[in-house]
Amino acid sequence: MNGEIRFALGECSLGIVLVAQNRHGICAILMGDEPDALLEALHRWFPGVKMVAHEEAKTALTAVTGLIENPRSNFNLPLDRGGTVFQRRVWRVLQDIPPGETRTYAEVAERMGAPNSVRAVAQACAANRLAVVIPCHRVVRKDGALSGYRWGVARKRALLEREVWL
DNA sequence: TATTCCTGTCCTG
DNA sequence: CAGGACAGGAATA
Repeated sequence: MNGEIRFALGECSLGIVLVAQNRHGICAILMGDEPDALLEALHRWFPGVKMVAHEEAKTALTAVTGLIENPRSNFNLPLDRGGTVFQRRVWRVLQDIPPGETRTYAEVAERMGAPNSVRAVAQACAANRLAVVIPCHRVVRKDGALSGYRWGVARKRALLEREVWL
């Protein structure tokens, strides 16, 4: 993670959204109730990296909020996912889940060819920095419970309900 | 339903 | 390198 990170803050129906990008693409999407908490989380993810509020990031912000409000809209801005090899494999499977559908952690693990890595899959979901764009909210527990969500289970539920109505 | 055990991967010291 | 944390799941009572 080198160079500075440019970010923009905005609002959507689910609260505050922060979108951050570096020269490779969007490197973080955070949701919450207050901007300060999101900035703090961002700094924790990229320690020592300079953060700058920048007009340039507003394009990405608009695209992300658009995706939140209308999950069917397509999103093709460059991403900088980061993560380990294993995490990237998980995230690739997640991106193949269409809006309105869900998978269990076990199904994701199986599709990866690592059926015993269920718990590791959950951890990889939790490590996803690109909320909504990498749809970790579409992964639920086998017993039907929503399980957890980095930005609050209420937001996970709201996202899923919205996708079902499409 | 609650408890217990078994997991794979990542993080920290 | 060892130990602990986990957004799970299955077996058990």
